[in-house]
Amino acid sequence: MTSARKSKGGRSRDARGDRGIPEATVARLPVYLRALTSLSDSEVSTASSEDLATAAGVNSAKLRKDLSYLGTYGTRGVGYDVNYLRYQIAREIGLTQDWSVVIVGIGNLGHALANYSGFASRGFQVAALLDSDPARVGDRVGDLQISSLDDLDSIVRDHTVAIGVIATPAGAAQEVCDRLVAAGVSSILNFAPAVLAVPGHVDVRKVDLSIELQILAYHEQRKAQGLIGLGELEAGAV
Amino acid sequence: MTSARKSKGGRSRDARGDRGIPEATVARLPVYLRALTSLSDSEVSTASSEDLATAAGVNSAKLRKDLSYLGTYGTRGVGYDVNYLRYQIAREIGLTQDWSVVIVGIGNLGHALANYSGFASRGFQVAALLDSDPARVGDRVGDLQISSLDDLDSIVRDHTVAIGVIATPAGAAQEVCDRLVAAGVSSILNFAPAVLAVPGHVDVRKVDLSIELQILAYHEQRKAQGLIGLGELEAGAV
DNA sequence: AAGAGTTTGTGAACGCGAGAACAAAATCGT
DNA sequence: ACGATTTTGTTCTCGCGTTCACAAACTCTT
Ligand SMILES: NC(=O)c1ccc[n+]([C@@H]2O[C@H](COP(=O)([O-])OP(=O)(O)OC[C@H]3O[C@@H](n4cnc5c(N)ncnc54)[C@H](O)[C@@H]3O)[C@@H](O)[C@H]2O)c1
Ligand SMILES: NC(=O)c1ccc[n+]([C@@H]2O[C@H](COP(=O)([O-])OP(=O)(O)OC[C@H]3O[C@@H](n4cnc5c(N)ncnc54)[C@H](O)[C@@H]3O)[C@@H](O)[C@H]2O)c1
Repeated sequence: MTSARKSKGGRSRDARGDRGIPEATVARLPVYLRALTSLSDSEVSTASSEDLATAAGVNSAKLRKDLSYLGTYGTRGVGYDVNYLRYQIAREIGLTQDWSVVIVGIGNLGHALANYSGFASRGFQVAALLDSDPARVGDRVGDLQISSLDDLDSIVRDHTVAIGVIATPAGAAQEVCDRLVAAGVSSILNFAPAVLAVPGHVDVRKVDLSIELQILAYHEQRKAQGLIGLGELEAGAV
Repeated sequence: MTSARKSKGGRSRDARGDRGIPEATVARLPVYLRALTSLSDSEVSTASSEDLATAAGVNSAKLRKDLSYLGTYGTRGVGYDVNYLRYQIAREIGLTQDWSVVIVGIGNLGHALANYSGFASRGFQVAALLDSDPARVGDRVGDLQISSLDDLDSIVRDHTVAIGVIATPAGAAQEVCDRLVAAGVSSILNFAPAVLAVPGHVDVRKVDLSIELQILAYHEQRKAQGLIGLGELEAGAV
């Protein structure tokens, strides 16, 4: 079907000239990548969209459509070559290169992040740990030493850091964010419960534990109310 | 408009019989709550949708629509009473009651979570810390002692725990999840990079650091490619 | 070589959420 | 009392994302 329309001379990249992958798809690609890595570790060389979808916890039609944005890497009647697809997704996400990140705010959470091995294994190098507390500067965490926030500019320059992680208290988050942006960081992962204002070219993602808990609480409450409602209904109807 | 259609005899709750609030709205209510708390702390008693929207980092039309799902708590020409609205949102989310949570897997991340004060301040009580490692059981963390996983059933029963947090390695996540569900937990917050299978009545939310980083990396890569593309274009055209 | 069986890639239908726009309702000033 | 002003609550439209369904493309068997 597509092969008929696909212009011979064109690049392998299909009709989508803007190269833009839907945001919802981008958010799932890492999940697929993880599923593929797991399959690869189990010596599975080929997998159908159904297999992959199960491993990733999604619907197979959605998975196929998601993959179709990257290109046509499957074989009809067969499935996907696990390692080939894995490489293609990794390339698309940008994991064929290493990324340097800095973590700002080395308290409870910052320590956990600094000690987390899952970073490096996925191509993210922690270039530096930063804190404003003079009492903390110089402490070793893992095999890094905590630096002063004043060294931010030179660290970002020397390591070409594009990604910053904020793990400071909420009150300091905006100021830290501003300094990161001024230093040249253009992607920020924010753990502080604060709304950050940034220039248009900077991406911010937030991870907010208490929001997650509150969402769960809302649904719990609804479940409980449902039970009460059911009870009343039974009592009234029966 | 609606007032004409709104049946006089009906409850204050508008036409939406199912009481269901859109998921996207539910996810924003905690953000509004935080903004309102912050305003309240600054002794602001009334705020317009525009003020609130700015504080919450959203569009004011969206905020008004979100609030309209809860009821009509604003006053036209005036705005919203900060404390009143705050209470209404808290009630809707289910924060007028306290929730007990257990944390399973007290390693790097588990320690950070256990020491986090932001839980209690928002109505979430940590009922217990659990770990399978005998060497860790009995250790104090904050003002709790780490319990054995074997005590899960009795802890959940005694504290009516509805929410469980998983901070174990990915390999143990599904097993821990199963035990939580078997013990009666019906909401799970999962930090392990694993897809969890649960019965239909159980809610799962995941927090996945490396997925967030990968999404940022994708956009970083696109920004960089855009610059290269621009450079080529300039070089060719000029 | 041809037919049966599998599985992909995608067109089409649908539902949800975002945002613009505006009428209704309140306050304020005269 | 009444018009001007402010701000909410809601309607309408549009775009995105999900899902279904199926033709096309591939393999395997006979
Ligand atoms: N600990 C958790 O499990 C957890 C969970 C969810 C969210 N959070 C959020 O993450 C953030 C950090 O939490 P935490 O428990 O690690 O707090 P913490 O108080 O233990 O650590 C904060 C660290 O930030 C440093 N800091 C303060 N101001 C700074 C500044 N201007 N520049 C650089 N560093 C600065 C402090 O010196 C300290 O080391 C908070 O916003 C918290 O709400 C934490
Ligand atoms: N540390 C981080 O910053 C970070 C960030 C993102 C995600 N994560 C994820 O969070 C999880 C925990 O990370 P961590 O760094 O704290 O790991 P960790 O190894 O420091 O801690 C894991 C803890 O879980 C316990 N455990 C293992 N199996 C268990 C079981 N079956 N039942 C109960 N407890 C069990 C271990 O005894 C240990 O105490 C991992 O899945 C990790 O990928 C961690």
